[in-house]
Amino acid sequence: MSEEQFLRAYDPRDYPAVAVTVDVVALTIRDGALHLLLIQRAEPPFEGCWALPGGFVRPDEDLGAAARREFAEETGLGGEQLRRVHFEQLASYGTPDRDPRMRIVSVAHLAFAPDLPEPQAGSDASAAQWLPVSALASRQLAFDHERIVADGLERARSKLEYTPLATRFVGDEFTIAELRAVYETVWGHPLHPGNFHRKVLSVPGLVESTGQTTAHGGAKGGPRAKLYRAGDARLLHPALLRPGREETVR
Amino acid sequence: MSEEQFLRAYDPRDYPAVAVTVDVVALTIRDGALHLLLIQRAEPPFEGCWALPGGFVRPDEDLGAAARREFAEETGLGGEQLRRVHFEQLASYGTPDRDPRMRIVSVAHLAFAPDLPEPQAGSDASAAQWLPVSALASRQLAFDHERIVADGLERARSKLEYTPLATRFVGDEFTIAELRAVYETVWGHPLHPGNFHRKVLSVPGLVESTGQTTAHGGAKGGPRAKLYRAGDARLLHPALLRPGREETVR
DNA sequence: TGAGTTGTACTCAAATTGAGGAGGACTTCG
DNA sequence: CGAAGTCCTCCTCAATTTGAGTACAACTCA
Repeated sequence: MSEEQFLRAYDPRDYPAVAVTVDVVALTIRDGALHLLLIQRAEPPFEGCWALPGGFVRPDEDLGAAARREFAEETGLGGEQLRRVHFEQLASYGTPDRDPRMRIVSVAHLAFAPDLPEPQAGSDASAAQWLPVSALASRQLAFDHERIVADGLERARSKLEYTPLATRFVGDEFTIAELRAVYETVWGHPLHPGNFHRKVLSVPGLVESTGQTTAHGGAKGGPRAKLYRAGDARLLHPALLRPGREETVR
Repeated sequence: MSEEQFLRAYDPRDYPAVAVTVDVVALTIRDGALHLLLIQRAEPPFEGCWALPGGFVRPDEDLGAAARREFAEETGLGGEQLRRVHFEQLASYGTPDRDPRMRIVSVAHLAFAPDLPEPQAGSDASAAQWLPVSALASRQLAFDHERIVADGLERARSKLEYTPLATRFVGDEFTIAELRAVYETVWGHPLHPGNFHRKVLSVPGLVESTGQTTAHGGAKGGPRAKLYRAGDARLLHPALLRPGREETVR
C-alpha cells in the first residue's frame, strides 16, 4: 500500500474520540496584588462554577492561537490590549475522568498581562473577573483547574528568576521600584531595595535606560525615579534568585 | 436542562475529530556521549523514517502512563529497567498540519535513563536504536520530531542546573567523577574537577555518602573514588549554573 | 619500577550577595 | 511656609560563592 493509498483509506473515526481544549492561567498585578482571571461558566458541566477561560481548539487552529482566542472571547479583552499580553504553553492535563462529558485533554497556557481593564463576560461565560490569588483558597474551581492554577503560579514564580518576564507585568516604561514591586508581589516576599536596584542594572539586557524620569515623585514622597524599558535579554544571567528557598527544596 | 440531562444529550461526535498521541524523547549516556532513542517506523505515514517512540493515547489511560507504555512497547525495555527511567512531561505540539492523516496533538515527554541495553524493535517499529545526538544532524526525522528533540535537549540541559536529574543518568551508586561526566556530556563543556567536587558536596541533598569506595581505581589510573547515592533534594539551591552562557542569552 | 592519571583537598583572588547607611528630591500635613 | 516623612539612588563593608591553580597520594599500565 502506498502512502497515498494509506491516507485515503484512513478513517479518523477509527480512533478513540478525544477532544482537545486550551485553558488559560492569566495573571496580572492590580492594586499591588497578584490577580488571576476567572470566568463563571454559563453552560454545563459545572454551570455557574468559576473556571479558567478556555475552550475547544478549532480544527485548523494552532494551540497558542486557540489560547489567545479563548482569552479574548471570554473576557472582551482584545485588540491593542491583547498585544501586550505574553502567552506561553504551561502543560497538558489529560487524566481520563477530568471532564464528565468525555475524554478531554487540555493544553494549559500561561498569560502575563500588565494591568488591564475589568473583563467583560463573553461567550460561554456569565461573568468574568480578576480575582486576587490570595482569595483563591475560598473559591472552588471547576474541573482540575485548581491544580492547573497551582502549577501556573509556581511556573510564574520560577520564570521571574531566570527570564525578564517581570517586565511583562508593567508598562512599556517603568521604574526599578515598579519592577521590584512585581517581584515582591509574585514571590510574596519583600526585597532589599538597594540590592535589587544594583542587581537589575548589573544583569545584561534586563533593562535599558530611557534617559527620562517620572514626572512626579511617588505617592507618598520621594524623588522622581529614572525610567527604563525592557532590554533585549531572553534569559537572565546570572539569574535573580528567590531568597531563602531552603525549606521548599525537599 | 439539568446537568445530568446535558450529559446524556452530549454527543462527542459533535466535536472535531482530534487524536492525542504521546512522543518520548528518551536520553541516556553511552560511551561518554549523549544518546537519543529512535525507532524506525514500520507503518505509514513516514514509513521507514526514523522517529521518536510514541503512539495514540488509549481511552482510559493517563498521559504519563501512555508515554511509559509506548516507550516499553517499542523498545522492549520493560520491567526492572523501566523502573529506573525518569519520565516527565515536556510540551505539547499541535500545529494543524503536523500529521498528514488528521489533526493530531502530541504530548511530548522527556525520559532520562541510566545506561540501558540495546533496544529491541517492538510494535509499529521495524528497528530501534540509541543514536548519539551528535549524529542527529545527518538524520531526517518524521513529523516535527526534530523540533521536539531540540526542545527536549534544551530542557534536559536546563534541568541539570536546578534539579538533581543528573543522578538519573548514573547507577544507584556513583562517584563524583561519574556525575561530573554526566554534566560535561549533556552540557558539552568540560568542568573544573575540583570546583565541581566542592559544589556537589556543598549543595544540600544532592548526594549522600555511602561510606564505600570503588573496588579499583579508574581505567587509566588514579585512586579509588568514594561512592555516593542520590540525596533527597528535589531542587538544587543554590543551582549548578552552566558556565559562560552570556552568548546564548539574547 | 617508573611514568602517567586522577580523586580529593587545599589556597587565593575575583565576583557576587546581604545588610545597612546617607544624601537629597520629593510628598503630605499642619 | 516649615516640618516630618518617604524613598530613589548611591555608597560601604563583611560574608559567601566562584574560578583558577596547586598539591599529594593512590591507583593504573607498561
